[in-house]
Amino acid sequence: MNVTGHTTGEPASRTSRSVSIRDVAAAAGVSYQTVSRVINQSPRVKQSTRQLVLAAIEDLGFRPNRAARTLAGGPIGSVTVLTPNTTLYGYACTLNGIEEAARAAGFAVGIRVLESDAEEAITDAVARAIEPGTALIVIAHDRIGARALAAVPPGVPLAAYVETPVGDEAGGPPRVWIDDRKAAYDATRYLLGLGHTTVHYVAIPSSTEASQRTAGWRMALEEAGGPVPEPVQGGWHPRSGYEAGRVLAGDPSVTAVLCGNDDLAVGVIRAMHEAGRPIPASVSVVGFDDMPQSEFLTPALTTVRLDFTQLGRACFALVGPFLDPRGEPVPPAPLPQPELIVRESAGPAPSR
Amino acid sequence: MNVTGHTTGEPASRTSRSVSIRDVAAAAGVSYQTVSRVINQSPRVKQSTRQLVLAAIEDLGFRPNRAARTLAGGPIGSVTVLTPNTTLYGYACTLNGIEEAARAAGFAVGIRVLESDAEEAITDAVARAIEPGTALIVIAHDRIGARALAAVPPGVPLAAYVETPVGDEAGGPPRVWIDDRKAAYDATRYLLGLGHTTVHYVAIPSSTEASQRTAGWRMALEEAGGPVPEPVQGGWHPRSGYEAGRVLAGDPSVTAVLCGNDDLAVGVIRAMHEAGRPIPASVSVVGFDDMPQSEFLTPALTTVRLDFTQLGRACFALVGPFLDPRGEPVPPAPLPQPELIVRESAGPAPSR
DNA sequence: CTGAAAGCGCTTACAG
DNA sequence: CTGAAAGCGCTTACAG
Repeated sequence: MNVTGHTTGEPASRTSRSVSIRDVAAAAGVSYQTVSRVINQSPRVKQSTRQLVLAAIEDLGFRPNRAARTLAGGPIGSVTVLTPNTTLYGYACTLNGIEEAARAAGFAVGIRVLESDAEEAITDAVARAIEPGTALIVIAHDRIGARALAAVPPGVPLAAYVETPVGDEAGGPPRVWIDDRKAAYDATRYLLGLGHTTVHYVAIPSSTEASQRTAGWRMALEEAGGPVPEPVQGGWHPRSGYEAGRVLAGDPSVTAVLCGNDDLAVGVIRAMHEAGRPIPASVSVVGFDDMPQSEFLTPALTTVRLDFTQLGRACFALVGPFLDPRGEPVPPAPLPQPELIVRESAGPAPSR
Repeated sequence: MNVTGHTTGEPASRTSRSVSIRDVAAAAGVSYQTVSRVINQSPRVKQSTRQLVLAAIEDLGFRPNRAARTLAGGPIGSVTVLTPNTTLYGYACTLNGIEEAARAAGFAVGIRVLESDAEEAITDAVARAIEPGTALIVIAHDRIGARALAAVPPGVPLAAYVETPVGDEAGGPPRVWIDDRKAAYDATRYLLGLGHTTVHYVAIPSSTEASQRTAGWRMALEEAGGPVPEPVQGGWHPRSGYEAGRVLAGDPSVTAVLCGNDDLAVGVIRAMHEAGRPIPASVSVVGFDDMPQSEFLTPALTTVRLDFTQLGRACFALVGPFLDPRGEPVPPAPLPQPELIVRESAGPAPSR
């Protein structure tokens, strides 16, 4: 009952033929090549004839045909985003930032989700994402994204959002990252500073064995000379945080838990609650992301704010050099710095 | 420090010329028209020559050029999604469902966010979203989306996700909706059944003055003969729920609050908590959506589950008739039914 | 500064 | 069942 059908019986109908540069040329009394020059911001057009053409474009409601432009070898006019996910907070915001920047620069954005981690599915997704006239942005912060990034052949206009690289920062495609290591280091130090003997870590999936968030957490622990517990590998969702939390809750020596994202923290907190361990009196929990909900939870979540929208904008800026030099210039975007937001879910270590 | 630059100095480089149907034709020893027939599933090709061509395609790694296909008047090969948002849970899931279904059917998906509600911005967004060879899907569940939908000229291959229509369900573009009215009605009845004298409503933005969720809530209230308080107009985010909650918390007659989404419910619950009104002992709160976090909150959120991913798939299925009849058939997708998930945030009305 | 040419990679008719 | 033609709407050279 909640769907209405088509009113016409014509399948696969096409919009009526739209106005072309020839129509514009005729209206303006010039050749169509001149129209092409005008829409491509060529400087080699007399000011007065430019006005004539512009007026005709306006009158006729002309819009250049993207397919024709691409086919004729025009400049890149779109970006497609290859991502393992569109609904998780960080991915959704990154996509949003890319779309916003792309739209501002006059570019279309395509999206393709990397659903499976089968090798063939990944190479197929990459192959389909590569099209003449479009640049590629890969969200490669986890394993599947990283594998897709690795599968992009050379020569493709490309940028990526990656995990903090370990060493070899030069070479490869242009990319941005958040300083995961420092963020985790800072959050861990904060908890240690609250008097906790050690900090447990529930990790989100990583693109590498040696995740840089894990590295930052470990570094802080080692510096402080505290014990370094085995990190718990979690997924992305609250449920896996909950499962990790149930295990952790049973261990009385656990008094502080750092979580790879806020969703995990929500799950850990729930598990602690069910186990009768009050937050933060018995256990302190810190997340990553600062989702819109986090500040309104009870207890309000102490978390590391990560500005993914800004990161998305920065990512788009990276493909700027590949794009039409005559379009809207793409300003380099400043990269966001992670910021610890102190709220209610972490407190002093319980006295023994 | 967290960005690496380009390694080559060549701006706007293009991928090296890829293999065309002529290359395939040469390799297979046929004319390029025959190759065209093969890739378009034409039945008028001898089985043996089809095999020849297919083998050549495989060998050469041929992929048809989308721009050329579109320009030559081939079938629709992509959908672009026009949406007011990509990061809110419902929108993100709907987009995800569309992308998933589109990918399965072999279609590219584009996305364009309706950022501003200025008339010009909307018509401009619509105009840019309409391109030869692409169908349009408009997420029109709120005012800005509905205005964009209204601005789509006739003749464009189009489908939409809309609010439950009031009466005139026939005519117009094909569209899907969730039964908002019944869902709100059911949730309100549930609260009433718990002994609450009335139920307050904090609404999400709607595409119409007379939102059907509001109508369902009102209908349940009127049926029960209880008082019908003025609905509170909220936004999408927890903060506006929090603000509404602060006002509601001050009114002792408020014992049950229905919220237009889970984010709003999170904000209301926080406000109640701060005002010293325990949930659900003093106030019951019910949300809409059932986000992944909701079941792990404390109290776990009682909410109406809305399957937006399925809705997205159903929405894509609606553009099926416009698409290439020779591609993967797009099966009609069943529409999700809202389902009340009873958890901890609603309980019996407090005794007076 | 402006016009006429050639061609991008395909797809539909149209012939055989 | 298969081939040769014309053209989709643009863009880059090339001429003037």
